Amino acid sequence: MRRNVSRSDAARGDVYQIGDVAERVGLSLRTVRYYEEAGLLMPVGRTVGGFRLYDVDAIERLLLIRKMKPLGFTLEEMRSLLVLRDELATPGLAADTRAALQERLGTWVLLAEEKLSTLREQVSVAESFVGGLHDDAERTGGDAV
Amino acid sequence: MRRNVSRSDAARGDVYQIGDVAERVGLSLRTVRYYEEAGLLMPVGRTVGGFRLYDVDAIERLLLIRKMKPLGFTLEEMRSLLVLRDELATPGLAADTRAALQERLGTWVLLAEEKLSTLREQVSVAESFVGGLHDDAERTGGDAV
DNA sequence: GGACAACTCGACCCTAACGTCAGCGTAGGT
DNA sequence: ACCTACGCTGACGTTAGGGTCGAGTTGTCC
Repeated sequence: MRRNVSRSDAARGDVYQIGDVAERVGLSLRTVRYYEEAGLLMPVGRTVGGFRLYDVDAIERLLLIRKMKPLGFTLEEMRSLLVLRDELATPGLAADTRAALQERLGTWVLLAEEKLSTLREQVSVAESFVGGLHDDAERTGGDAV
Repeated sequence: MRRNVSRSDAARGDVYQIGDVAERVGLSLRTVRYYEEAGLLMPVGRTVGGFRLYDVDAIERLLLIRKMKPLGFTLEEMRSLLVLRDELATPGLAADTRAALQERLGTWVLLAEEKLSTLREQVSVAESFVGGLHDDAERTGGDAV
């Protein structure tokens, strides 16, 4: 008699309500709603009473978003990228259209790699800071050199 | 005839005004002022007309702050840490006082290392994302598998 | 067919860490 | 005296959510 599997296991084609989704991807309800407001994802539908309903694709999408976050993309940037991905995923696309989309994707790749390298720089900056902290903490006495 | 070397080279004991400082450390004027508001640093003085004046120590301090930022410390946390550092730097400190301060510094070290490891995790998440993006970009046709 | 707990809704205000703008005063050179 | 670059305060705007509210919705148990 399961109609929507809201609080249990799930097979293909099931829908989840927001709390379920939030828990699965490790975001707050508020955040998921906010992402919707920002145009990052839409629920596949609503219950009669207005509860949001999501499918597995939405969960995938949210996990993808979570992966982008460390790179410091703004929500607006993520929206653009996701839209682009969606466009590329539409079936039956003219070859030149597809090529154009893929070119645009290429610039995103470059941007992402740039951000990745600044992230790596930040790690080394952070490492040097932590190293310095260690030194401060181990300098036992007030006596200089 | 140089009185304060504001727009040129500088030797020991010189003071700088905010634009100079900002440029040297790579922060905006607004940010430097905001850090003051947040209690992270104070100018060593002001001109008669009210211009902030900083010394080399302030510049060092700002550079240190910049190193902390990638670790995701809040300004409040940085303030605490800087205050602690200042206390440790005061000369003629009783041995037990110093020990207590150093213990507190130890917890900061732990916290910083924790943050550093989450930062490293973020790098690997980001790497996997960029990798996936590459794949998306290279999947030439719409034909599956 | 009512009670009930758990869940969700939209709406609102709050926060950190700045960006940006306006209007006006300063510093220092000529 | 005047010019130009520089700085001041104060106020509002932005991003990415967090918290809280009263009110409505679901599924379940009797």
